Amino acid sequence: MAIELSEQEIIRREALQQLRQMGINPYPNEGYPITHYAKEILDNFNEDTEFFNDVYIAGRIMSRRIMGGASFIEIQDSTGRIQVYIKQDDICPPNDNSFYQIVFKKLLDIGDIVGIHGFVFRTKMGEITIHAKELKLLAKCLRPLPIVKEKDGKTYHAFTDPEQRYRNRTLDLIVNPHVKDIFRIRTKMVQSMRDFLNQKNFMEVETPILQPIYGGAAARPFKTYHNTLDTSLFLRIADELYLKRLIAGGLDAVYEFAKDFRNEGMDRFHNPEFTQMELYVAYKDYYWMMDTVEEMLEHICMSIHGKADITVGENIISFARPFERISLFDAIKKFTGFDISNMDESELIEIAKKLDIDIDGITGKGKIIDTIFGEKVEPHLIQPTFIMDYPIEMSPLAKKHRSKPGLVERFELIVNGKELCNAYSELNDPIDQRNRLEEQLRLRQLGDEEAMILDEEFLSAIELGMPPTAGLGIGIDRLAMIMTNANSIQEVIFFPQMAPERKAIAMESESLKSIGVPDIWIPLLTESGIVTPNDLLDTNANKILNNLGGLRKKHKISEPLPSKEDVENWIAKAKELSQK
RNA sequence: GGCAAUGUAGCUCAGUAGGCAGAGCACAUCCCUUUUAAGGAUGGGGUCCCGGGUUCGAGCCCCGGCAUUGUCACCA
Repeated sequence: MAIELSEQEIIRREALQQLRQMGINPYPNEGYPITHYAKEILDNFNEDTEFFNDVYIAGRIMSRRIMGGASFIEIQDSTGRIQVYIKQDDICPPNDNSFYQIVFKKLLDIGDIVGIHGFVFRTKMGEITIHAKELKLLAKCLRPLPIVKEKDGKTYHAFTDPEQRYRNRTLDLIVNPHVKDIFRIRTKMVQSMRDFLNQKNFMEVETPILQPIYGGAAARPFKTYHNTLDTSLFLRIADELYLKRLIAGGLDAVYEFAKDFRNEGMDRFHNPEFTQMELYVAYKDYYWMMDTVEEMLEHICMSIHGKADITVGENIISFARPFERISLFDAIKKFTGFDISNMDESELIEIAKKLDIDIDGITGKGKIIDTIFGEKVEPHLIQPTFIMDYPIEMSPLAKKHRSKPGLVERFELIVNGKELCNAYSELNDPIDQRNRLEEQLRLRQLGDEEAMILDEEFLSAIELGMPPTAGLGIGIDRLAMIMTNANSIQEVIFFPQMAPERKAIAMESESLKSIGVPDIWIPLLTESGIVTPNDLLDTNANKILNNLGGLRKKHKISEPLPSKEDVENWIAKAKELSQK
């Protein structure tokens, strides 16, 4: 059973048939010999040169202004839009204007993809335009497009509903060309990061996404199942433990662009699957890593924007080196006035109360400190700032600080009020590591769902000896948000996770047939909200008859209504079906 | 999960004492050989999110749902 088509879709399908009847293939097999793109023509056209006397260009029709014997259309290709002038006599053979009058004027629509062969000129209005000598349909578009129009920087009829845009990213990319730019910047960002790392001879590697034990971060995982092995597997929440095993194996510097998966809340900073770049380098410590991060981010910003500063929301953020470095306790002192460096848990709770921070349900020194930081400090750190030296409780994989007891050598980089990087001097003392993971196990037994799991294979690698190592994780999506001035993570992910669409769809109406509903009534039942036999269970025959009656009138169907017995039969069969 | 806003034509949105459901674009028909967000004219298109209630009468008021968005909470 076909989904009901809108009037506009029906018109386009009829046009498709008519094109075929006229011997025009709406979906030709052969390619189109493109020689130019819209942007290069617009940027470089000049009446004095002969560069653009013979151009082939292809793209989507985005607007049409049709007159008797000549028309203007706008073509959008991957680089932008350009106007095309179509003159009847130029695209038709002598004495037969049907290609212009019928094919072009009646059978082509906004959204169709066409190839244009012609020459470039400038109209009286000054618009750089391609004068078409040939127009070829390359692909017919069967759905109407929301048409976005712009004039003088003002946008009319924009396709802006975030839900529609993310659910139908294809359409979003077609009608909102600036969306492409966001993703071009993202790609360029990743490329320049990769170039930077490769130039230093770091080795790009791949490690498992399906892991028997998940680790390397504190988060709830997605769980799946392997049939042949008859075992549970998890989608990775981080690749840290595997990369460190490679370091122990003698690969001195490894990195991975990793899709990680965390089964947690979603908001404008969190998507269930997200991308992280993790980097581990042997014989280095976290000071070295801070230098490297500074150098890398400056390099990336320069290669994308040609300068080290960038506007994000209301702020201008500068990635010019060096970044500010401050310890966690100093930062809290700076922003709250309290020195909490030597406090125990009950004193910290007092401070939290004084600062009017809600710590209900939060226990443990580490988490309280983190909450105070998150509330009172983090949002104020707009310029890139390294926060150093975290309490040991929060960091089971980081090395104890060389001089500050109770702390570890860890830093986070905060940019625009949000964590961007997390890095340590990696813990390589196997005994210490085992103790810390056992402590995590204990927390887990006390109900901390995010405490880490003890991974024997990882520990055995550390026991073989891992050199002193600096490790880094950097959130690629969040960096992309900053680099593109995006307000939400969904803007920088092509296909962000969405709640399933709840609308009932007529696809399943086949099943109504199986309980004896004649074809003619199925669309009407669907329209009244009855899509599957199950929907019939909680209703009664009279109500259905009423609905059908109303819709029958609306759709002017001459077929007599089914009898009440018929409807009762459907319901009876639906009940049978549901009991199977 | 809390709070708030929103839900009307394919798209963007108007719509108030509660009194025939609207505009622009898109679409269709006709006229026009250089238009500029859209040349001109005419026309088709609606479950006003769903279900109850108040009322002679509900897109609008009340109650209950659903969905979406934003925000907070949760999430190193």
